[in-house]
Amino acid sequence: MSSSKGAGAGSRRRRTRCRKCNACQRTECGECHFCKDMKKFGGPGRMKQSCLMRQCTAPVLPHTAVCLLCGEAGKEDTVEGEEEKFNLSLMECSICNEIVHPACLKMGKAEAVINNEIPNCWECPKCKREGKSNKDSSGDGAGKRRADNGEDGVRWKLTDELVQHKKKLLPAPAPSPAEEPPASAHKRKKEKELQPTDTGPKKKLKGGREKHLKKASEQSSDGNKLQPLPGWGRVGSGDLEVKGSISHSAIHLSHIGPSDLEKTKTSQGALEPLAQSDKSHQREKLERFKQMCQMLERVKNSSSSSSSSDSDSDTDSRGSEGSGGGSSRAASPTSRAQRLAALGFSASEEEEEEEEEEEEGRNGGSEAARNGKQPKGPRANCQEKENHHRAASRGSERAKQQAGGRKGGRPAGQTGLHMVARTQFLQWPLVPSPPKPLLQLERHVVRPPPDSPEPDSLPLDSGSDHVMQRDIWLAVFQHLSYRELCVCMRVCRTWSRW
DNA sequence: TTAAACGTTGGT
DNA sequence: ACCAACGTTTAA
Repeated sequence: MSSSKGAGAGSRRRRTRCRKCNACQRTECGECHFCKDMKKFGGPGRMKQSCLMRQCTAPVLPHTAVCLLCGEAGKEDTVEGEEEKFNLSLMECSICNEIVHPACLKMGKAEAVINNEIPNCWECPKCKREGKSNKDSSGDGAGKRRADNGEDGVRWKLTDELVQHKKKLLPAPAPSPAEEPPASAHKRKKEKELQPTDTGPKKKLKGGREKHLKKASEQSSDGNKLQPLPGWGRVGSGDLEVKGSISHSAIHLSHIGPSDLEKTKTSQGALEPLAQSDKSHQREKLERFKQMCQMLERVKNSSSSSSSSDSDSDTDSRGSEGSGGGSSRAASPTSRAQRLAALGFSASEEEEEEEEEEEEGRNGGSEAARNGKQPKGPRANCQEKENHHRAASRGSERAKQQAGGRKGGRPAGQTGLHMVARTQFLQWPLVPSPPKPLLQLERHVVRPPPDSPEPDSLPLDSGSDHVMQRDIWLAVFQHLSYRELCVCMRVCRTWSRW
């Protein structure tokens, strides 16, 4: 905190343990580097770091934190409703570090990105507006909070508070469209940032160097504001919705788990060799076919139903990537997103290319499909989460454990193709609400039809005839909902064409 | 780049 | 006041 660092730095408040996550409730292992350093474990106590097993997964703002604008603390407890809570809670901008009540920001049309991994953390509308992006986005680099970390053996498990989502700020709460002074008049000084004493050389042992030489690394990066950080979502203003920068218009409401980050890392999207996916492809198709069959069943039973509600019915599930705790993933992502949408926020996600990844969002069943392009098993990656946070020290520890560490991985992903802005669902407000219709239409890629004759006119491998011919299928399709049709389209090219 | 060190903050 | 530990700086 050398005071300089942009405004934010000055009064930057550090975060503290949430005390609720698994990590926080755990006891020191007594074996990790940091534990060994502790005096209680016979160490010198110089590192002053928390046990690796106890690194909080959702550090919170200290109770002393207050809104920069109104000077008051978070008041989310005083109201009901997600929106209210949001507006009255304190949000810390990861860019400028300002902590404010969203409601205190008078920005008519605000655009902000809410970090779902860290409570009360976002990229404030102001920064977004000014085009700022995360300083550390590129390297998680130095400094900045951490958000999780190796939970003991099970590092990276997304626990309780981690599953959140980002939302989109719609017509902001504040009436006045006129934002506030760009550069922001607010200075945050109130705090003690001007303590004379602090700057002095204080090192006890080493040569007392001043610490005024900031790291330049910070705040340089950006450039492309496309991908802030993994785990972040974009928020657009009401009418604008998704930020234009996103190269892909495909917006899914799917929940992207921790594993997806890994995916970003490895998958070079289209470049991926198809080879290995051969088999999985088959399986994939099978799955789809099954889905299709189920749907047909349903259609028969109730030709009218619109299916929107059953989207997650197909629990084929095994919520595989679910965290061990199980507490993490709760309601269907879709509905959450919908809720947010209702509030004026929206969840969005940018996908990498992919033609066949449409309605995945809704369930685990799609996992199979995903696997096709994902080299690692779903669980294998369960652990990633983002770590843009954390200071170098801890980060390193982890990095080590994660073979290769994401440090190398992430940048690659970012440059190569836009990374998946992970969209997790906001858990913050936590107020359940009824599901609503999908926000966005899904996109489907329709490939050009082959020249070959109608498949149904050809004999089956078995030599027998088709049970249903094209027209019959078409008749069936007519009773399907859009969603269901999408699934059908993925069953095989022929159906898709039909 | 990673690990260690440490000032300082935050909770008790 | 004390202790834990966050975030940053510095050394290796």
